[in-house]
Order: sequence, then structure tokens, then C-alpha cells
Amino acid sequence: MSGQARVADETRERVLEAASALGYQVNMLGRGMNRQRSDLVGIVVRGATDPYRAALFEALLREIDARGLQSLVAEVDDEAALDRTIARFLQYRVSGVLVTSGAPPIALAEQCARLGIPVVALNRAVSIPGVDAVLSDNETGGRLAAEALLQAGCRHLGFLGVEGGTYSGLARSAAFVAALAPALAAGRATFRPLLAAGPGHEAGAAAAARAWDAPLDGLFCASDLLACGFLDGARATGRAAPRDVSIIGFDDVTPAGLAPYRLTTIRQDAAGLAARAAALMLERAEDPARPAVIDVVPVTLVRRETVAGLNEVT
Amino acid sequence: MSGQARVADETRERVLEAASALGYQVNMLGRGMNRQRSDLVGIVVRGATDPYRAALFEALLREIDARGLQSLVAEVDDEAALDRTIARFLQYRVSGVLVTSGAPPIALAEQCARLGIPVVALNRAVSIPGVDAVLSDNETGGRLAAEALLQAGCRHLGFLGVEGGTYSGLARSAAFVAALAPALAAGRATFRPLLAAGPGHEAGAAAAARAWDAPLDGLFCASDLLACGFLDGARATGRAAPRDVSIIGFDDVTPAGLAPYRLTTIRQDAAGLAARAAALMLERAEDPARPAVIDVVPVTLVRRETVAGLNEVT
DNA sequence: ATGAAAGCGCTAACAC
DNA sequence: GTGTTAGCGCTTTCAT
Repeated sequence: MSGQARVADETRERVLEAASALGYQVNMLGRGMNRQRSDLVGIVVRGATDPYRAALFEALLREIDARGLQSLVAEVDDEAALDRTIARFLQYRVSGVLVTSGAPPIALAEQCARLGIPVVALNRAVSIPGVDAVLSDNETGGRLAAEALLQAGCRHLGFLGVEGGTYSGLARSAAFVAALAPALAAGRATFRPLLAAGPGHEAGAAAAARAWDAPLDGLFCASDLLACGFLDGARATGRAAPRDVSIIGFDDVTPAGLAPYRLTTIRQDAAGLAARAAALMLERAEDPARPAVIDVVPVTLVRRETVAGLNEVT
Repeated sequence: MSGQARVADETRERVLEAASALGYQVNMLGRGMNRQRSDLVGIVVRGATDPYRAALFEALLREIDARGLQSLVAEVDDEAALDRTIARFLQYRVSGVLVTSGAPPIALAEQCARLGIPVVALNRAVSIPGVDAVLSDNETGGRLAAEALLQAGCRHLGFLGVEGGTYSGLARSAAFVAALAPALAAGRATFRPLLAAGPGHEAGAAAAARAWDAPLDGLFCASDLLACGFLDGARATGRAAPRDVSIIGFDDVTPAGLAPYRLTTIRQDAAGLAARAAALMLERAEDPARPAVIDVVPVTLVRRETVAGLNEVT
């Protein structure tokens, strides 16, 4: 059944025929047992309901499937659950683990590395030797947002992030401010950070309610969810985009493109991330001793109506 | 390791301690091999990006995990892929298969049944002996929608479904019309079906563009996605809900509750569906010969602004 | 080109 | 209460 046996073609054909006639299915448990590894890949997801996460998750499933592997998945709420989950994956002798949530606890990651099991983190900074990572180009994303807002004539810029801060949010914010630096230094612009209490629409809307105590005409948001929430919150105060404030989100999730929002945003390439993650996983499986790799996947600016004057191609 | 061995407590403790000190992890492949079954449950999903599907999917993951089982998942595009997928699941000797997409091909389902592997279909009509199903109460959903629209004073009703029709859509439509029957017979109302070219927002919006050639003041949609699309499409023609037309959706997905839509809808209980599905699966595992069960999970009317005059509790 | 045998890690059954 | 053994289904290796 392994496809590697040295038998006459005719014999092979006869046995395969018989097998299919009998409805025989290889027992992957037995194969895995014998080969000391399974074709199983563990995927750790968190908040799979969030539209961007769902898209990334789906891309991972497709990618795994396309490579003839089988996904083992676990949704995880907190770090403790992550521990249990990875341990469980280990019990199934997965040939790799893809983590889309939280930084993998160092101990577990090291254990995986020691066992020769590749771990790849998605959209997370990790500095664990032997753990690869693939992330969207937050730097370019932040810069594109800054350039677009400046080009649209905004002078009072803000960044809406989540209280406490996520890795991605911080990276985007830092890149945004860095790209703004010359304008700030020249006194051609101001910048202030805004904080939402959570990552969701509600929190974005709440932030919009109290955003007007100082001038604000250009806002870059850590995610589309926050941006759409802010937009709705702003509308509740009678404001509109881009009339009163230009807004740029991040992710390019489906709802952001729909009629009520038409949000200008930075698109993440979920399929690209997934493909790179799978590739890194397999490469490390071949060469476990290789130094850790951090792969950056390009992002693109999607021009829509929440920023004025962007329709000409730059 | 099985937890069933008859040993002195002290001995057990010592070996467990040693095991954890060594970082030992049971090999579930070996256990599965020996026990002739694994703790693996196969989940078949389709279109996991759709917000309702994503919610159901997440509920299933949680449910499986809560019961100490491990999810094996595959996203599936077409019926052929379903075939391959279920075959693959069989190879891993899953102890059950949960299908959220398409009717499981009879042949495969029968093969599972013969192998004693429970198959549960979610939100699908199945009439395969030995295959259980759990679905939302589309009948009550349709009736609640009809009652709400009539109570709101609508006289020219419509149902927006998807061309070709899905099982759920047809069931909802039929129940809606059935509940309308008395009013129709008495000449107090009219009804007409509307067809969207696809299941998504775009298709709903397109349907709204050509909905006004005949009177329409109350619309029940097969899904929230369609309803929101229709709403946006209607707005593009200068119409609004509930001013010009009352609208009720189905699913209660997150975006439907947000400011731009505030859609009155029928809420499906994803967690309830997942819990029942898991329960049915385990029950059948115990008694494979049991006749097929179809479990119906209650739905509730969520009153929001797209239907007027509903805020008093009925 | 084929057959035979060993062994992957585990657990249930049986002997002590 | 504990030690031993057989065997789950598979693949790889060695012998024919």
C-alpha cells in the first residue's frame, strides 16, 4: 500500500483492484505507528469566528489538504489550553504544528523542536530557536497607510489600537508613526494614539464616541473590525468618512468591502501566508537543525471610499 | 496509561511522576491501533468563511474538545472532494463524522454505517438509514417570520431564496408560506418568491435592484447574508427598512446586528446544534443499530429595527 | 519477484 | 498487586 513495494505491475494492479473491490482502506494509524510519524498536521486557532482569522484558517486547511496531509485542529481560548492542545497534538505524533494564536509557550515549542516536530507561528513574533514564523508585512502596511493619508491631505493623524496591544497592532502602529516622522518633524502633521477596549466592532464604536476632543482627520486602525466599528461610532455622532475623517483599516475582510463601509484597507494575503507556513514546516521537517526563519508576506493597499482622492493609481 | 490498570496507588503515582519527568506522551496511534478505534472525530466543513458556518464550526470544535475528543477537519468544495475526505477520515479510524456540508453521499454513509462509524448531518435533510441529523427548527423560524411581518402590518410579502435552492432555504420558505396561508386565503396578503443568483451579499443586493416591479412591503430572507445584501441593494434605490419594506433574516450572524443593519432575524443556536450532534454521535456509537434520529433545535426571533412595531414582547 | 518475519507503542488478558 | 505476553495493521528488511 505504501506505493514503494517492488512488485510486478500486473501483481500491483491485481491487488489494488481487489482492495478497492473489498472497500479496503489503509489504516493510517498502523502506518503512522510503523513509520514513526503521521501525516497529521496540528492547527491551533483562536477566535475562528473573526472574519480575518476564519479566512486564514480556511487557507491553512486548503493548503494542508493540497499537500496530501490531514489537519488536526483545536480552538484555544487561553495559554493554558494551548499547552494541553499542543501536548495532545504530540500524542498523535503530528508532523508539524501551525499556530495562529498567541505565542507558543517556549517550553512546549522547545519540546517540539527536540522531538523534531516543526512549529510555525503565523502573524506572531517569536524568538524561539527552531521555531519559524511567517507574518504579513506590517511595516509596509503601516507605511502605505501613512502615505495614503498624507496624500489625501490629512494633517491630524491617529492610530486606533487595542488596549494592551497585540503584536501585529504594535508593529503596524510603529511603522505608521515611522513613516509619518518626516511630516511630524516638519510640523505638517500631528499624531496621537487612540485605544479601544477590545478588538471588536463594539470597542471601535466606543472609541469613536470619545475621539473628538482633539482634531482628527486621518485614522489608521489595527484591524478592519475596529475600523468598521469606529466608522459606525463616528456616524452616530453625525460624522462621515471621508468627509470628516479618512479611515484605513487592515485585513480586507469581506464586510469591510460592502456598501455600508467601503473601507480603504491593507489587504493581507491569507493564502500566501498559509502557503509559506506549510512550506516552512516541510522544509524544517527535512532539516530540523536549520536556523529559525521569519518569512514576510507582502500586503497591498485596497483603495475604497473612506479615503478621498486615492483613485488615481500611484 | 489507560487509567484502567489495577495497580497500587503508590505505584501508579510513581510511574506517572516518572512519565511526566521524562516528558513522556502516550502514543495515541498505538492506543488507537490496539483499541481498534481512535479518539478522532472527523468534521467536514464547507465555506468556513461564511459567518454562520464559521460559528457552527467553532461550536463543533469546542464541543468535540470538551468531550475529550480530537477534531480532524477537512474543508470540502464539491461532492467529489467529500468522497475523498470521508475516505481519508476512515483511514484514520475516526469514531464519528460530522458533516456540515452537502448531503453525505449515500454510498459513503452506508460504508460508515457498516463499519460502525456514526455519521451525523448538520442542517441537512438526510434519509439514509443509520445516519442521524440535527437541524434548526426551520418550520418555527418560517412561522415566526410570517407572524412578525403580518403583525407589523405587511400585506405584500416575499421570500428571498437562492436560485436552485438549498434544503434549509426551501424548508424556511415552505414554513413561511404555510403560516401565511390563512391571510393569503382571506385576501389580506399577497406572496411572491424572489430569487438571488447566489448565497452571498452581492446576490442579495442584485435581487433588491429588481424587486420593485410589484408591491413588496415585507420580506423574509433565507439568510442574514442575503438580507443584508438586499438591504444595501434597497438603499441604493433610495429605499429603507422598515420604512418601505420590513425585512427578516435568518442566522443572527454578528454583522447583522451591527449599526448599519440592525436586522430582525431568526437566531440559530449553533452551540445547541453542536451539542446535539455530538450527543447523537456518541449515542449511535453505543448502539449502532438504533433507527435514525432527526433532532430539531429551537430557534428564536431576534427583534431589531428592520421590522416596525415589534418591540413589545409577544 | 515474492514470501516471511520483525517491530513500531500500546493495552487487554492471563499467569503468577 | 504485579509481570508477561499477544496482537492490533502496517512497512521495512532479509531470505529465498
